[in-house]
Amino acid sequence: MPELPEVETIRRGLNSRIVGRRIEQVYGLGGRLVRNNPGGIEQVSSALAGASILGVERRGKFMWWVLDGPADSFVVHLGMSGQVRTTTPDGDVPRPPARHEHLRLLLDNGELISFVDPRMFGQLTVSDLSRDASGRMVPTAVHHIAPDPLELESDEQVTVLARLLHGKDRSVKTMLLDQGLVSGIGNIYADEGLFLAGLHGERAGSKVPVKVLREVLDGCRVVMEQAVEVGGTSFDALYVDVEGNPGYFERQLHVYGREGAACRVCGTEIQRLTVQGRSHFFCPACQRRPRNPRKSRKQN
DNA sequence: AATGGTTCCTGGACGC
DNA sequence: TGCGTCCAGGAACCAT
Repeated sequence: MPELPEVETIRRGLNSRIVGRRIEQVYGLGGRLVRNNPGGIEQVSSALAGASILGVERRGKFMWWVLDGPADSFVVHLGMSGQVRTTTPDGDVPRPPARHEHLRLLLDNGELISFVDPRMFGQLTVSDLSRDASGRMVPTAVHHIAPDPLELESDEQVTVLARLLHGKDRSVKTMLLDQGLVSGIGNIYADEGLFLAGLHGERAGSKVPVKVLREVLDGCRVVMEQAVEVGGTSFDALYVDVEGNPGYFERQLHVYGREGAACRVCGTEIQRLTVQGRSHFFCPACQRRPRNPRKSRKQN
């Protein structure tokens, strides 16, 4: 499932291959993934055809291509099963669409870029760029997404965010997954970051000292940086990079997906429960569960 | 206004 | 072996 490290891996893979290239042909293969563009796939196709690619950027799980063309940017979100694949065509005749292939671009060097997404949670959007609250030029369609942990460059910025989380009564896990508060963190890295900080995800933000919330945010950043080093986490076959290779972070996970296995730190059995409709994996010894979770969600 | 719940979608895991 | 059922996930949307 692509979270920040997986999207960053794909962004890097694309960056070295497509920047400076021009989009020659657009094959809109149904275009069911187009969002927020009333004109649908036709709007996307006409914005991309002939455009030059100036850069590939990312915030959280959103990636966008900066364009010199009718639109400023092409925004890509991979949902939970999206893939961006690059291939060189075998000949002049375009291959038939692959299963679950939704869009295909032909670049001026003959390379093909395909957008594949079996579960259809991905998003494709063309958008203009504008300055957001942080001063960065970001697609307008991405303005509602908060900066991610890798964008927080100073301790001061981390503290400001930790104070924001401390001011709310929601569970910390829920807030880590709220892309409007901090972006890029999905279920895997939220659980891993909480483990590193020794905090149980059911704790309410208001009950957790700002110092500990900072440790959680730092934990998420550290674990995501480590994951980027090895190309992300391929929990199942759904995530691969632009060349089709999996990531290798799964073997370093401490809690996610390890229910019943021994904690790598203390040996206690990892447990799982449901928080806000999502699995939360934790070590009951390293992350003490609050006596009175804000809401008991396992009843009924 | 803030926040919890529901929905979208389909491959894969699981049970009989 | 083959069928049906359930679940996972991110983010938009709805309900309260």
